[in-house]
Amino acid sequence: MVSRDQGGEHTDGEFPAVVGGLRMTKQRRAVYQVLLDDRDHPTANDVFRRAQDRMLSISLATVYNCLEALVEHGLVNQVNFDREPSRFCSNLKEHVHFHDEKTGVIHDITFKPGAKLEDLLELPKGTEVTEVELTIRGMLPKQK
Amino acid sequence: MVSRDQGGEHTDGEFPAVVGGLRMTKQRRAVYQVLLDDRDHPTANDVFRRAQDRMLSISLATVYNCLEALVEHGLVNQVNFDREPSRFCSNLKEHVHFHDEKTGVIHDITFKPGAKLEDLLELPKGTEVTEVELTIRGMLPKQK
DNA sequence: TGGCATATTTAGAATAATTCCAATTAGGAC
DNA sequence: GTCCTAATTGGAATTATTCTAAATATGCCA
Repeated sequence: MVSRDQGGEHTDGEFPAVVGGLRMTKQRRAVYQVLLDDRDHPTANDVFRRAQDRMLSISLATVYNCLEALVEHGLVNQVNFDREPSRFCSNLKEHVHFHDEKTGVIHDITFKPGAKLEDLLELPKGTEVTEVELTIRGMLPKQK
Repeated sequence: MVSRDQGGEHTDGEFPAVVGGLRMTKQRRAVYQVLLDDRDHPTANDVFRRAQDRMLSISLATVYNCLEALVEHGLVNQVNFDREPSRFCSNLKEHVHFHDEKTGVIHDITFKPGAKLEDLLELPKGTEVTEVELTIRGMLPKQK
């Protein structure tokens, strides 16, 4: 195995050594930065390829590890569409996903202020909602 | 390969020969009946095991084929939770899924009459919605 | 600063749901 | 019955993801 350095000093400019309780290694930084730079909901493999531009030596396994760590610490969301590979996004504001069937692009859509999803549903009263996942498929209006 | 019969006559009681535009072979009938009997959102493998009770010779590949055909013809819905195996349900009424984190049971929840999801979201006007998929995780109230 | 315990990274193997394939079998029309 | 096409089948292939064991890096404390 080739000897590679893993960052040495903690803060090399961009991030503090710890973000959201997660120690920021060089690899985690690279993965996180990829997700902050382009918010187009890349797959783990997409992230891997992009992270390699920053860090030639990073491995796919590490990308998976880093993504898992980032998700667990709430810095990143993991999004699943049907049986497709998971996608990741760093948009932490509450939002739902709109899958444009024409372009394949995934847009983040926010709730209108004050909107409460629970009001629309026949949930037994007293139900505790911990997580909501909403995906919409369709087509955006023609031109723009 | 052992010779097995595939149903011979068309209507053997339960279903017409064609349902929703889909020719009902013995295997498709068995798979469909499994989903009509127990609406607990079984996986393909669950369906396979249950279908075997009706038809010893059915294969897993066929169960996948049948499920695909049933889904394509709109007789059955395919439901995906995160990265878990797909689940299938024959409840065609519009509903969302509530995943009880304590019991693992998946409940079908309907919208309140007149509820319009689009009203809650910041969708560009003119957006055409073709499909909505909503999953909620949480806990139902205590006793009950 | 050096040494140690622990956490992280890594390459590659393993896993699991699903799809594909090529061959057999069944169903319907004539 | 015969022929044509559709459906079924077992097993191999695929693919995203997880696991494993070894190498490496980091933080801490003397």
